Amino acid sequence: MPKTPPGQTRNRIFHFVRDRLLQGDSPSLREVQRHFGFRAVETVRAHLTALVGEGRLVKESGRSRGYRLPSASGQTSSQTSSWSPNRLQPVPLLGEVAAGGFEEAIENPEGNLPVEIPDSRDLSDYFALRVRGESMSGAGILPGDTVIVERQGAPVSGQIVVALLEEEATVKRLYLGQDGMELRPENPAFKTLRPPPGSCRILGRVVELRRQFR
Amino acid sequence: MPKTPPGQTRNRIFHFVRDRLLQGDSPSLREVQRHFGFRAVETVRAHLTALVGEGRLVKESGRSRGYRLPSASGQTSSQTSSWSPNRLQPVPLLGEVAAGGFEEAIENPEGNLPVEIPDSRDLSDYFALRVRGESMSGAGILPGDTVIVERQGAPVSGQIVVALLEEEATVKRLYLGQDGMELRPENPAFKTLRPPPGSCRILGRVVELRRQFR
DNA sequence: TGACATAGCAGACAAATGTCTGCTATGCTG
DNA sequence: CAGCATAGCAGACATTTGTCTGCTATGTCA
Repeated sequence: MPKTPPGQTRNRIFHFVRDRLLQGDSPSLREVQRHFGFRAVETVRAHLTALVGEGRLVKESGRSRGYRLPSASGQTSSQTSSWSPNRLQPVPLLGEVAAGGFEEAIENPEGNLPVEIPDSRDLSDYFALRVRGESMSGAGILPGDTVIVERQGAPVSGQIVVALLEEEATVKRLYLGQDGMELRPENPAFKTLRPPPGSCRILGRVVELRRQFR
Repeated sequence: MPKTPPGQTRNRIFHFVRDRLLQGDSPSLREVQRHFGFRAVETVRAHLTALVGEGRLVKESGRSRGYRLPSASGQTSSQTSSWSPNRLQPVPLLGEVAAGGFEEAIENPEGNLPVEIPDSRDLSDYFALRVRGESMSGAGILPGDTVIVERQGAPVSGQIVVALLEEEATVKRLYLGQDGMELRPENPAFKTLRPPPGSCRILGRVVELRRQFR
């Protein structure tokens, strides 16, 4: 096998491995070897090890087919062996949510939505909901949009939340004052709700919005 | 290990494997074994083989970690309820896009976004872009949002598109009239653009919008 | 009751895959 | 030139992973 200019083969190997990883299929060393026609596995391993050193790839040791892409979120710097604390999980998409029937609704979702959630969180902390009504259109949340909701313990003032009140789930911005909780729409045509304590349950905060154009 | 009712363990195994596969990480038999606390690998293999027999999984033989989710076309079995002819693919998220440098920008994405795209389409038909500016806020597209763009041949009037003009990519609604193309913002503070022919390139149409709340 | 299907275990084995050590060759640089 | 870094090869070896054969136990149903 002829020698190639420094970095060139390495780059081609990176692209090959990256494309395979993007298809969700981590190649083995020998698969890469075969693709490039190397006569030694070690050649591939040397390149991949170098790519890991450069931070262009990441390796989970002790596993076969353990090479991964350093994950997307956040980093800009070069020498990061940066590890993303996120994972992709199928989050249940709920249809109609009537009060009480909430837990049951999660058991029978309309479908699932692949969502990146922090490693520190459990899958069951999340669900997705389709938005009905115009009450949040001032915040760019339109009817038909899908919101991904993180269930949380303590409600925080100022966050956009999903509240269960009067037999229905609604999206509003939450404010906590000394005279109780306010659920503010973000549309002048709607008015602020001040549910009496106990009549309203905050299901969680909206962490992501998705809209499909068809 | 106590015996469980027929089908129950099998179902739990299926869900575990499916979730791992959706994360793009095919588990080995022994990983499944450890997770469920089985004392024999064979137990897992029996279940997975059965799942393949039921058509709930597919196996690439001769490879380690070769179990996959059945893909769109197959689909003969009955009990699989709703099926989406989509697959999950990491779509490159572009940072700044200057004219000309577009193809290069795709080679060096800021990151990747898991997006469901139709099986009939190629991964390279898609990219994602961060929205800058308020010009589409009337359509609920705000600065900081991420749009997922499908590259297409013929521009269609009325669609929201990404256009490359004056060294920058912008999101607008496209209208085609007899006196040329119009790029209309959806915000009264901005005015409609009528780029002279040749000075503007339509990169594709917006098919999805995502927004993160932090 | 006995045949049958399913769940599960045990351990050996083989194939796929990653790791190591030592080697050759080429180009760059002080 | 010597030293050094990089590309590549060879082959042994260890680990991970999948496969096989035979076994026990439990429930269903004729």
